[in-house]
Amino acid sequence: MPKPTFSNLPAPKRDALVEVALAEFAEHSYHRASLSRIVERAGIAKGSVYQYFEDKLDLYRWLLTEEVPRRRLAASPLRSGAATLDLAGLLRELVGSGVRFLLDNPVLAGFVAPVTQPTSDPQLRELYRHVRQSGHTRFVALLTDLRDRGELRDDLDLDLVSRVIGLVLGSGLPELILGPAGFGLEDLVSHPEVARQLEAEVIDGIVEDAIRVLLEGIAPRGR
Amino acid sequence: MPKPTFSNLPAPKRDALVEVALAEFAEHSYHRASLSRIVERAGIAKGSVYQYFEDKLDLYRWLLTEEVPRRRLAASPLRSGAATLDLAGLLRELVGSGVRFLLDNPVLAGFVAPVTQPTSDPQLRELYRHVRQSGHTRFVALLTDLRDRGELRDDLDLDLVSRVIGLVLGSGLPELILGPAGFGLEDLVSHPEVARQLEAEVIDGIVEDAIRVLLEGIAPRGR
Amino acid sequence: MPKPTFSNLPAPKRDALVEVALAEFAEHSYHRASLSRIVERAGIAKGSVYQYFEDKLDLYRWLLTEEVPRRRLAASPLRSGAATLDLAGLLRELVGSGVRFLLDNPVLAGFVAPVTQPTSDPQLRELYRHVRQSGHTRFVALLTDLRDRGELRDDLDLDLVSRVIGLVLGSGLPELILGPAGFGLEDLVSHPEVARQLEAEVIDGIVEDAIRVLLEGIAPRGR
Amino acid sequence: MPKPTFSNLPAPKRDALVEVALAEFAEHSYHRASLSRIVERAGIAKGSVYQYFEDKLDLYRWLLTEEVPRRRLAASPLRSGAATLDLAGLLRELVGSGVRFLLDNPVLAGFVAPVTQPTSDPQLRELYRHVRQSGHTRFVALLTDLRDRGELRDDLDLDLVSRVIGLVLGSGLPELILGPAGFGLEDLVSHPEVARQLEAEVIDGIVEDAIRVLLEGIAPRGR
DNA sequence: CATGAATGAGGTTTCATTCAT
DNA sequence: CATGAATGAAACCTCATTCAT
Repeated sequence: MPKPTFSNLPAPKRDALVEVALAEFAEHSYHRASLSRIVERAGIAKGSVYQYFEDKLDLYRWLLTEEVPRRRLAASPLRSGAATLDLAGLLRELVGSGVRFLLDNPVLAGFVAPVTQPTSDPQLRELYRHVRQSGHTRFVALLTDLRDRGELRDDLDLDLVSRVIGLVLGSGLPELILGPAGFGLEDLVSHPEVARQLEAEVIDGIVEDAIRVLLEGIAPRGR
Repeated sequence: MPKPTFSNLPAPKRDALVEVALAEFAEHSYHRASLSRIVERAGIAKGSVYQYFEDKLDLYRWLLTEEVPRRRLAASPLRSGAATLDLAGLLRELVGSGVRFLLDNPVLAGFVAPVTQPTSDPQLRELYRHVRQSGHTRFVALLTDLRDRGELRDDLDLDLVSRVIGLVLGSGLPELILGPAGFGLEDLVSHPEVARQLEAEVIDGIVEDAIRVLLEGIAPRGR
Repeated sequence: MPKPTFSNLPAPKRDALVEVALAEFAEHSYHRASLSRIVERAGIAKGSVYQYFEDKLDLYRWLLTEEVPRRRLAASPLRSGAATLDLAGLLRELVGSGVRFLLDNPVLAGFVAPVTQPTSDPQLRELYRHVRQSGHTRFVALLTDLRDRGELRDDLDLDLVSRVIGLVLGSGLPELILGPAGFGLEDLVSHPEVARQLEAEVIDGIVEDAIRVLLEGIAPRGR
Repeated sequence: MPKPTFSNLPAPKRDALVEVALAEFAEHSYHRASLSRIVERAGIAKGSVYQYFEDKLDLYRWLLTEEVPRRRLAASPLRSGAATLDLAGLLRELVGSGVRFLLDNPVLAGFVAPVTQPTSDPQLRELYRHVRQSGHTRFVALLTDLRDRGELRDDLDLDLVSRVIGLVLGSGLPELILGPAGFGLEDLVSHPEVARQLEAEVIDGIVEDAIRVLLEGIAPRGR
């Protein structure tokens, strides 16, 4: 966790560092990201980072567990209360906010992407596991509520459903949205302007289809 | 691509190098993987690698595009001809062979996992895109055939369906199988014996549920 | 030498700084000792140290030349006037007070130990030389008086004798006392409770033997 | 321990590195010594050191436990067999060879000096303890033999006697020889030419006196 | 063709000191 | 007078690649 030094930083300087660090980690994965590049881009002294954070991991952890969730929540809150939504509405809400967030904050999307990846570093592994776990737990609760309200098939393991939805509409969303256009998340991170090349209708079509698949499956009806 | 010197290598030496390289890249991601460790583990000279391959990337590329597909095909061919299968059968075949491959060859599974990840390295990016693309294209052809035979809803974009299935039963499979047990793919890579802790019935249950979700969706029937 | 600001410091704050600095230098040698750690442990601002002292060396020098001698004198004054003691009595007095000081103030003992060591830092070198010199000079005077009173062989160079006694009963004392028990001075510094493991009789035996060696030598009598 | 790479090094290059490293560690103490300076002085690449040794400590340990003892033995073997010497002869042999070694190899003397010092680094601590221990053990054996032959008072603890002699004629020798001339070991290390300023007779006098003190003590005879 | 030593850029981190508040 | 953030040099170490043998 950051040292008090960091909170006391003048906002512009603090924001500059955060922005630069997010971009660096979004572009380069934890171990390839370079503190030297970060301080150079941010225009601060190398030693200063160690006034604000314990070490490189401390900075990364804070970004991943505090700053990014904060921004994500600020950017894409569930608009209507989840309790009043039906299943289709919830999915639409979820995926809609996910798409918006992805296109508006490609850097953040790129930043969190590695969380689902294996890593040999034990500390990263633990960190990633924690992040995945907390998201998963929250989502299972949501699904439980839905099922209790009859909005969900009751013959499915919610743990599995949560993982499947997470894969499709969570970590897989960039692939679904960008894949057909021939892009990858990394293109969006380094050239955010490609977002403009994506036509709204196409995206809406993808979203609708994805939701339909999740809701009704891919088998023909009436069999 | 490997130089001729590589093909001329005595099989044991060649295999040792391949095995060790696969393991190293499975454990450490391309950039973190160390040629020094590879040659040390394989018991060959560091310079030799450069007799066989252009550079680190050339070795990695060959493994990813040639060796791994070869092994995957050898290990888990589609048993019956795909042409005679119905949708459920195909999915069962796919996911069954995927699970078997995952548990029997955790190293290879770990090796290919990063393919779905963003990367700032332009050469890796291109490589990953190529790998994803070729898998995707082949699968879309399979789905087209299925749809023509009426096994698939005909109101869905097959490109999307392919990606969804890829996310759930392809790159997401380790998460579905290992996640509930609290493991990650990295645990399987470094301690293959954890595979034995997974009970067959549990796995079968997960597989069945996942297939059911894909086939019929998560919405209650009759709405 | 400390600036006036230091003398004006409230006693508790001043003492905290002194205590912590002594411990840090006792544990880490001048160059490895860290001002950051000192101010952290002492709970004062880093800049403040530079209000009290010119720099790191100034603090260290003051501790070594003023504070430690003051404490040593306070803790272990020669009980009887030296002028009335015979040789054996003087040695016993010396070594007795030395042992007591060592066991009661391991931190101070650790603090002064490096004084006998070579160092490449010219300022430290000069400082250490000065400290050694002043102790040596005082001791030679003592020995001169003893010899004049016939308590000492008169065919020996007192300069040499002083150095030998200094080596054995001064800087070497920790080695003589702790060595047989398998400890080093650093153990005493970091875990003062080991002092309790040393039995008084064992220590007395060592002291007696050491004094006997110095007084009578190691050669068999009557040769 | 050094890697094979190091033994295979062409002698001049190897020797250059060894010499430079010894000098650096003699001048700067383990932690202050700088690998950057060493490679610069030796004219080799920084990475090369890590071809030869595991790390800084590995280099230092090899110098301390292998190279220095080898040189010391080569430079100052016990001339006559120790078994035929009487006590005075043994001491004269010991201290004579010690003095010669000190003046001929001030760098080595400076290199080993810190071994008797406390240090907070656990690895160094262990290393130093080992070095001291092995010297001590060998010397106690020598003394035991002497006592059995009646050359030594039999009412003394040989462990203690060994430590006292070690303090006076071992680690203390530089102080005895250089102290009266106003020098320290560090002067000898950085300006070996000061050895020439020391007159042979003066040194011989010191040696004789020191031996006499050890043999017969400082108390007047016949008391 | 095999070898493995040599290279030096680049990585993270610690440190004493300065100086604006 | 107290504070503590800012600084940047310097520390050890790893790495992919080259090239003489």
